[in-house]
Amino acid sequence: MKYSKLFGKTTKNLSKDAQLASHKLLLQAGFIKESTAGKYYFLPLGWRVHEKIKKIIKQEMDGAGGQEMLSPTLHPLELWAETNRTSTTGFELLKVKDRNGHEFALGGTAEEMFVDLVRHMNLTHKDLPFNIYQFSTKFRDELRPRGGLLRVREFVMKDAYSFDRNEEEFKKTYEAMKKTYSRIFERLGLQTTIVESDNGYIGGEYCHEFVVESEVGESKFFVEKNALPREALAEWGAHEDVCRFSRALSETPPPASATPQALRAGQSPQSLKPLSEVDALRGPTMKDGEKFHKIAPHEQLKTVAYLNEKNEFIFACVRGDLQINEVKLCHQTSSITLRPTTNDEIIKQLNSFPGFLSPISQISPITPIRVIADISVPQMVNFTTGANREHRDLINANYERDFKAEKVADIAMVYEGALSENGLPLQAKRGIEVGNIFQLGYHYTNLMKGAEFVNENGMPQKFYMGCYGIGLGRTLAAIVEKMHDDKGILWPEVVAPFRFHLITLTSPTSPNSLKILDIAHKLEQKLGDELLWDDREDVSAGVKFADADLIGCPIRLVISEKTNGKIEVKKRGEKESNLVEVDKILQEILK
RNA sequence: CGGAGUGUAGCGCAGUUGGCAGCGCGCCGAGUUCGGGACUCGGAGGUCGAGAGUUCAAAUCUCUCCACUCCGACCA
Repeated sequence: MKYSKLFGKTTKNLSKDAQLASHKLLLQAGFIKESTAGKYYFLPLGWRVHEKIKKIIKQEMDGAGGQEMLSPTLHPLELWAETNRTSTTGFELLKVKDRNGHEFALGGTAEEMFVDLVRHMNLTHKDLPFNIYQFSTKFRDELRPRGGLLRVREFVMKDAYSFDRNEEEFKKTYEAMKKTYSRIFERLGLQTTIVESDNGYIGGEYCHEFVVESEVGESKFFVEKNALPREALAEWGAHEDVCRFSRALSETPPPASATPQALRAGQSPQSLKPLSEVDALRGPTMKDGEKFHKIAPHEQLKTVAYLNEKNEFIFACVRGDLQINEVKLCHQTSSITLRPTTNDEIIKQLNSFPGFLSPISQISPITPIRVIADISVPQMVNFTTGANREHRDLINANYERDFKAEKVADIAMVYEGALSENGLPLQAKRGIEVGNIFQLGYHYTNLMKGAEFVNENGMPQKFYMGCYGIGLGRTLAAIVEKMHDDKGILWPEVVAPFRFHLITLTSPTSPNSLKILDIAHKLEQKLGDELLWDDREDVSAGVKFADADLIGCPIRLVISEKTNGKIEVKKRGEKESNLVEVDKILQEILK
């Protein structure tokens, strides 16, 4: 490919909107061009990389027994209604109507489509297990696209769907996909952490994200400091919204005999003091309570009232030094959305008072309240809480004796330095989520009628499912984010737009000009599709070198008056170059 | 969707008592240069985001709409 003919050139003029390295470099080097917010053209250079990434994913997916296919982009809305995902918050479906007024969703993910396909294929146990996948454009009506290719409204995703006979069989599939993903990212030159994560609107019981650690990433996750690797192929981590952690008081622990745990373990009834109500002329915050009662944060109970989409009131209780994780709370209460109640609702509907909420005294019997207690709560002894009246508190409250929750569960927010369940300190990290694998189980096959195969006994049996996604554009951006320097991109060989970047330096008036061009043509012939030849005659050498660094092909070749019939070879990212005979290069390369 | 902000040439911007549409970079042409983003001369390029209003006169004042950016909640 001659650079002079290449559609999409490098530019010195960069929009100030591009902040991230990957965004800047991809725009500047002519890989992508923005259309409107969150929608990008892939220019020839960018598309070459995109397709090379695709090729690697395909090779690995096929190697793991996957079969590529393609589903329609317009999904009949009835299918999404079948799984109740037309109303789910999370992402807004983009909808279109055809001339008959029939509504379709522009696919943002394709579980329903694949289940619908499979249930109409009349399958038996002999056909299972199988894994089918596609590369297709996905639409997400993101409220706020950002970061160049990192978060867009339209992108190509590889999405795979596995169908197994049962859970045991699925577990093997899941592990195989986990390994396949690790291998894919490894081949792409990306080191990933496998992070236990929240499944959001997808459904299912567990899932893992593949995260490339990066400051600019939007995924927040936790890892154990100094942990031994749990996976052969990658580090282990947990997303903030699913990360479990010990509730032991880590900072300046009191003597063992006096810790709440020790007291609870002893269960000596004497240690539990009688509950009593006291005046509390204090403000509404936890801090106010600490000051007024002269107690530590962890000696208070924090109660936050929420309202879910079914208009159920939920009291979330945690130890005073902890925060509530609303995603965890959603899961524990089977809510789709939660919002904190307003002061007005607390007073009028809950018959309580802001800042003095409590799960203990019986409030208005008209309003049923679901109380969820964090696992930290039963460990607390003789704690202080509000009394559901202004300026009244309860002291020496104890779980079980004074109140019981509908459920004791993990609903607290993990924090940097908290101890993992293995007793190791947790460290917060950020990363770019490039891939995701989900256990779906019977989630979709329960919701969609007839998602069954005929088992060995001739009886219908539901499919056990999983799904697996990789965002290609985001992966591409992650590569650039990890592999660049101040001059430009450093593409790994396997995904570089071209393996070789040839620069010819000569002027038409030079006596050696023809000879130089002759060598260049020879290289062009042999290297064919993997050579980008900067053949421009009207720009200075400096411009060509700068552009070569910016575009970032792994191997730079220079032929000039100075190379004297040979070729200068330099690897991107290295300083030293070698003069090599033309034939020797061709031999080595063609090997 | 909540909060903040911006729309003038491809990009970055200037443009106030309302009175000829500007600068820098980039782009095109000619010439001089020619191994790390050269120089000279010449040139092209605008529905001033859109619509309506006020006015003799609107990039500038008023209203409505649209687009985009940043901060928050969500995802590959």
